[in-house]
Amino acid sequence: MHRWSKLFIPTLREAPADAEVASHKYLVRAGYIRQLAAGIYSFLFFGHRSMLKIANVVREEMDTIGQEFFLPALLPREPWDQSGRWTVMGDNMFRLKDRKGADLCLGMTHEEIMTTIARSELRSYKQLPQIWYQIQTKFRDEPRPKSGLLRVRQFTMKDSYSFDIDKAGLDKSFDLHDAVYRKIFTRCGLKFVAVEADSGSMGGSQSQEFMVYTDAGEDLIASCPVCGYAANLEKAISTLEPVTEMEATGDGKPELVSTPNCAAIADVAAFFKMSPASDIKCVAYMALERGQKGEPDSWQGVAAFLRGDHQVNETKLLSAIGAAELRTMVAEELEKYFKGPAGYLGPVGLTPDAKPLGAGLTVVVDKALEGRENMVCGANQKDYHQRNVVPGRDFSWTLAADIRSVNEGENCPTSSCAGKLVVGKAVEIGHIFKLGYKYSESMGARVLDENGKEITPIMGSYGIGIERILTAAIEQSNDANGFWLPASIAPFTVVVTITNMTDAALRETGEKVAAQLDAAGIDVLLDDRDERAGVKFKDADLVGIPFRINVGKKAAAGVVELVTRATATSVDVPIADTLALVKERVQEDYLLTNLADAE
RNA sequence: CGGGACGUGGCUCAGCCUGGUAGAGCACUCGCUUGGGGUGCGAGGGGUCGGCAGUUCGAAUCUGCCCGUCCCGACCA
Repeated sequence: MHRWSKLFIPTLREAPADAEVASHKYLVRAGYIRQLAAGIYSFLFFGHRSMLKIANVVREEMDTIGQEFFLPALLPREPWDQSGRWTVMGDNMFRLKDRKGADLCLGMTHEEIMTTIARSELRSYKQLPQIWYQIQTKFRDEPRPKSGLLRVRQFTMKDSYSFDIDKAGLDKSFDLHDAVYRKIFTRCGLKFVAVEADSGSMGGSQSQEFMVYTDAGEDLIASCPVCGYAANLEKAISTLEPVTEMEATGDGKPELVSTPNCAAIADVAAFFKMSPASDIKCVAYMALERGQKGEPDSWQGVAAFLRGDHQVNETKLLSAIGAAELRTMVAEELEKYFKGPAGYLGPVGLTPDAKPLGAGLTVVVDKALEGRENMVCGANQKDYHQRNVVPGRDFSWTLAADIRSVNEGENCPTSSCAGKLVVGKAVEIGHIFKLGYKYSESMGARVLDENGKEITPIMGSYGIGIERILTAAIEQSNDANGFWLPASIAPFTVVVTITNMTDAALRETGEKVAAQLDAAGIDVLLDDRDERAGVKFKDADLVGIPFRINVGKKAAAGVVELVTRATATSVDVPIADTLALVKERVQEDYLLTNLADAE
């Protein structure tokens, strides 16, 4: 049994000046973590205990579908060269050299390593499917670590990898993970949602993120309160209201109009007395194309055209053209590609490349421009616009794609659903996706199928951020005094607070109550510090323990108090009944989180 | 990487503008006191003022460079 008086639990009255979000402040104040450097934290007793509990929940559930491995964090360069990611990972990868000068890196993810094992060990379809996972430290040299444990450079991740014979097998592995993840997050007491996601630089097809709504989050997700549609803004779509087209003027052909000082869309709309929805706006980028097989990287011009009232979603644009990075064009580049200045860029007269990222200009139009008529756009000439512009008739493009971000209030994309989308901030706690053949193919993993033919296993990759479960749990359950965790992941389930250590009878009762809980397997912490009651109460409220038993004045009458942190409610309970009641409450706590999360 | 802020005992901060003894609260140690929501009183210990260089008789304070941390943006399985 743990005694507070013997432990190192450095609680703080004040939050460090660096802390911004609630979870960061409370993790430090409650003595869970201490910062060592930007994005690098030490876990103290409470923090580590909570992390172990989370990892154990994850492990218990993962063991129902897969096998746990333990892989190196210090990795040689070769597998990364084989997958091509030694260069793709760029500055996000921590790199070092050994004494012989050989390149090494710290593992930021383990597709390559798992695939290396699969390649050298798996020979037959009879050995598939396999699901291998690890719960280990990952390293990423984040350009901007922030928000305490939310975005860090060293963190703990459960990641698993599936190897299947075919797509149907992959679907099954994916679904198994989906189901297990829901159990894990539910057991951790999180109110999560599963959303469609962009698969990013990992490649692959289907991709789903598990998110917890919180303002501390860095992702935006769009969801429909009516039908339950939910997607990361990088992926979300919507159904647009029909637009009332403007009447054509003159002969209906594009007409040059002098529009002095109308560089902003609002000015153009006012000038033509039209809605910004009838304007075509241009966002001009330079896109980075990664060189294949040793070729150098190159920057190519890209023009994105959208409705005037829409915004570019750069993630969508990147995946539409297959580029690695985007930056906006500078004035000289605008002159080179458009012969016109910012504010007056337009699609008419451009010669789009046949394929994305060619030597000329890649022209991408947003889907919302297709089928439109009589629009207004820049004339690639200062102080001039054109009207009567019809996409497809008056200009062409390299490709049309969905490259815009949906807005709150737009119609849900689900047919027959009348809901309006809402957009909220969230933190990503898990991500599952179908990798496909990217790693097994490039790294040469092959097995023989039942006909003796060589086939390439299809892979899936599935991650859970252990620290993020802790942060998300704190973000969703805190008040002015501290936070509370569900018993499943709290460092202790119950703290027994002896309110006055000078009273020998109270000490004895407290010891007895705690010992009784301890013997029954309840994770109990006995607060036997020689402190005033107020100090102990404040600490207990701060540190995330879901239940507290006060051993105080009523103890002489054989009664203690059971306080539930989440609700700040207290009940008197005969000492003999405490164990049974605590068990009951823990069970309720579990059921409560279960019910709350039925998604 | 672009923009901004900050760096003074363990923590939160004042002092800097206008150069001359390094301060407060919390925390810590000792004594007394108190004992159901961070008890009160007294006495103590603890800081090369992020680093380096410069200006000056003299730098926490002025100047330059560097380092670190945080915030916004970019970036991000």
